[in-house]
Amino acid sequence: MNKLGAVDIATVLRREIAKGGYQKHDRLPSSRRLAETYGVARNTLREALRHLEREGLLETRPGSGTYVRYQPDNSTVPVIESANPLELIDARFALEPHICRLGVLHGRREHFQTLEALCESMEQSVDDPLAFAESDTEFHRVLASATRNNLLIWIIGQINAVRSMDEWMRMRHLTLGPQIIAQYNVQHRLILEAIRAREPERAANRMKEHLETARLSLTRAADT
Amino acid sequence: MNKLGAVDIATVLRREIAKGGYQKHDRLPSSRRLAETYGVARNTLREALRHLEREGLLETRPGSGTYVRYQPDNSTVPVIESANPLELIDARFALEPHICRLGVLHGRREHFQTLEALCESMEQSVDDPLAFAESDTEFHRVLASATRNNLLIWIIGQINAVRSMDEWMRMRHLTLGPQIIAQYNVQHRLILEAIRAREPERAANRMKEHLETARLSLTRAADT
DNA sequence: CAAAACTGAACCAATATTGGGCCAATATAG
DNA sequence: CTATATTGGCCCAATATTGGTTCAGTTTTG
Repeated sequence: MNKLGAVDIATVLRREIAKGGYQKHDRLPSSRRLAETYGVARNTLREALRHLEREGLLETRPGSGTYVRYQPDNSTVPVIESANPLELIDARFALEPHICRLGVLHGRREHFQTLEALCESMEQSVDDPLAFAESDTEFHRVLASATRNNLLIWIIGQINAVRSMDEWMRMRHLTLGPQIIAQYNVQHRLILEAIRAREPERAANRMKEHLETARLSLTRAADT
Repeated sequence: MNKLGAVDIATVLRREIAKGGYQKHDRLPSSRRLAETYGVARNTLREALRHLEREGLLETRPGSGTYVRYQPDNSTVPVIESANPLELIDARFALEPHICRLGVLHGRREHFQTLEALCESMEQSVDDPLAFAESDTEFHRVLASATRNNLLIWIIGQINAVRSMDEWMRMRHLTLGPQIIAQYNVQHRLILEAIRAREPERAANRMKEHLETARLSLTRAADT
């Protein structure tokens, strides 16, 4: 694990405050206690607090404590950033099967060609989780494009932009082994096939299976 | 698997930064640690960092660390404002049936009580399209809350923001006659009933019927 | 084969962190 | 009100960590 420095502590606390873990006028735990909980010397922690104070997030009153002096703006801190992987899978469960149906109805040849190319790209990335993940995201994005519904395209874009940091990243690395990737590839193929055959319900069902697989490997990874 | 070189590492890190895995002012792990995690010599990794520094993505302070000096442009906003009513119905078609299912699974008594109250409110607004529309929007919002999935709640919130746009408002006045409202009320009741009976599929199907009705009255209005 | 790239190790200077002690301001208990 | 505990503020010397640099040996590439 990374050795924590003042800057790191500062960012952790900054995000905690932004997320609402510490709210306005709350008093933070004492510097000594915070130092202990983050496993860091008090001086280091004080350096972190000094950063946040310069940024105007905190106000420190000697002898009393340090207080949160910031109200997270709900419009600039989208909930979307704090979404967890399981919420995300549920959201995709709601959206993507129907996106498949609409893709069958409104998709054009160029969409299907792009999806085909992405399938091939993913099949060549069995041993490269990073490249696979990228193509996978793109696959679902193009699928949304096939609906030609700007609202849905936008929503999927937002969902793909979920970058809920550590948790999600760790999950990804844990879950994307070669055999999982291989399974995903088969499922992507089946979905694309059903769409090209213009069978909306079959495409939707295969998407459901795909997402069920994804959820399973997520929960399995979470048990680790 | 391919041996990784400096350029590859640079690419990986560049994507990681663009994706937001490392955000502005974050400190990267130390060169030694990064070298280890990517399975590469420290010199190679430093070469990669040098590339990214030349590109202006990073700033390195000897003795301290290397820091991200780049904020990905995240301003993909106003598409949602140009959504038309039919796109919107399709999006709701994707989302709301599954929201019903999740509402059955995760909804609590207070959600159902609120929905109950909203039904009553709507039933007393048969002759007041404006009041009805307001409660109707709220009904679907609370339904989303019942999933207790913040991502879905957020998405529905965004969609409701679209519903309040001009074009939609005009449509509303065209479509919302007393007998349509009455029909909606019946359907809302049926949906709520199925959810309370903990029957996810029935609830989802009734929602589909409801949305189908809404789509019909929309297209009829568009023909006028 | 030869050039280029990567490796692994050592060493350096700059900076950060540590752990300790002590102080003054504030809060709390009696 | 007073005694005591807790809080942040500050300083210091020892130590750890970080990026910067060099170089001989190995691997990969063309």
